[in-house]
Amino acid sequence: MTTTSPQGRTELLRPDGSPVRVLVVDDEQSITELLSMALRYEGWQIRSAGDGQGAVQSAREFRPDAVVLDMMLPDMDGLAVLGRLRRDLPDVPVLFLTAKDAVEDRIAGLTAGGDDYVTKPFSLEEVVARLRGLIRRAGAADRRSESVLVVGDLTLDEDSHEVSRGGDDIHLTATEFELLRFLMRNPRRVLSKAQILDRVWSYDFGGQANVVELYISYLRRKIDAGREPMIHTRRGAGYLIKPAAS
Amino acid sequence: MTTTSPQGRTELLRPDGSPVRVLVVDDEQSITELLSMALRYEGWQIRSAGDGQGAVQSAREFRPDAVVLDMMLPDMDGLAVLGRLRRDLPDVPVLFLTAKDAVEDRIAGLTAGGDDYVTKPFSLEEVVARLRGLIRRAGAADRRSESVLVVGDLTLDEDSHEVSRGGDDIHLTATEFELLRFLMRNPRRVLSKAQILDRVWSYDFGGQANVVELYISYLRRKIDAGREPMIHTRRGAGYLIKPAAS
DNA sequence: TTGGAGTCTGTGATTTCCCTGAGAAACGCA
DNA sequence: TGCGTTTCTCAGGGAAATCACAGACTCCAA
Repeated sequence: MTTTSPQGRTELLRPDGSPVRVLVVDDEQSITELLSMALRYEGWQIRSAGDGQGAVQSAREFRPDAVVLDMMLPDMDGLAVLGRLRRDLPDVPVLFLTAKDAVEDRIAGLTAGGDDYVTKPFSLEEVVARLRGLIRRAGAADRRSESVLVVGDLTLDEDSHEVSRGGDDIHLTATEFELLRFLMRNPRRVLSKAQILDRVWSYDFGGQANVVELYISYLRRKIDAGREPMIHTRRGAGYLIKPAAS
Repeated sequence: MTTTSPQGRTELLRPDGSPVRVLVVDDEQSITELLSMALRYEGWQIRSAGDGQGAVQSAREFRPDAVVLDMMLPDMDGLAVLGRLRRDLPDVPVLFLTAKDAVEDRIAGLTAGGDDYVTKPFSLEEVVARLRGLIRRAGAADRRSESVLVVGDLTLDEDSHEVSRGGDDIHLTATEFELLRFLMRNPRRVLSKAQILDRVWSYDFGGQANVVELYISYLRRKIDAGREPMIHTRRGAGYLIKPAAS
């Protein structure tokens, strides 16, 4: 099921209308806090654990609809945690967090069952998007929930990564795509450059804040070029996207 | 019966509309877990057993539509298990798992009755495809439902392994065929290299991720050569297949 | 009208990612 | 056993994407 909040954001809900529950497992507290905040912002109910023991325990009580699981935990191997989780909750989808430089064969098999993974350092938008995908496909949320975002005559398909405006296909790079997705998931709402940087770029990004300006300018060239603009600047505040007509 | 899920994937169902039931029997827990995950993702109901005793027991209660049976079990010979299974469920199709170097003729005799086998280490796509075939032919699923995948003017016959585009027959190697099947079972959907590796290559493959790139390049030569391309790269995300027209 | 803060965008360096040729090793079949 | 086929590794080339930098531009207030 989906509902639309007063701010115009679309939320995933469980079939009975209650909020989606997600368990976050990582031993670095800064990571669990970062994730908890971002996922609560999605309207989800979050519980977190710092080790394998706690994860298994929490899963049993909390019965989450999805789990975010770091593969490097102090007390147990990630796969062992997975096995224990699956004993209690056979169908729960899992989003694995792995280190970028981890040996590739440790990653093997993680997507086999419909699970998914992201590498550290990740961007919050990426984690949220993949979690939404997992929850959608696992059927914890109503099956009807679409993978297509629409604002005015602009559409973005999260499965095929296709974007089009007024019927014309638009090719976007990975970063442009993530930025546009963030804007379109928050239509008619001003997003500050800091917010955008926090959500779309990975958490260890150390560069200049004006990459946001740069990528907004790229997007405008591709999306607004020669048309009624949809991306607007609120000087001193940030950017927002809205249908061209209004 | 088949239904098409919102993601566009086609699911097998039983004549009464309930999910297909599969019993998985293997003494290695990592194998039963891997298979359970992958088969659940097909929308099937899974039960697993770790030895012959448990298998017979589970089959009696669970009444599966198909069984995946490792030939090397700790307590009983594979043939003995098969005999006992057949006493309770005379018509249930069985997919045997055998070691690579197993005596081939013993297996060959078994498959005469409409059963099938795969050798370890297997790829998940192969197991799923063969199970689908068994279930389809056994009539547990409603129809002689399609064994032909179609995307645009490209067709792939899962029974005969014939592939053609626009009427021209195309010869593919085994790996190319599996890769194309996976793509065509998920049309218009970006599949990451990790996902492809996990499904199409066998679970113990420890090689470089760029075999995927390599085989995509082989497929392009055979399928897209001199035509409107159907296989597309989404840089930094993966690959997808879609009809040439759109 | 002017100055400054904030924003936009052209240029190019760097990095990342993807493609493909060549050849080694493994396989399958006669 | 020997030969053709298939699978896979390795490495080079090239294209695309990312980002820093800097100068141009815009808006607003004094």
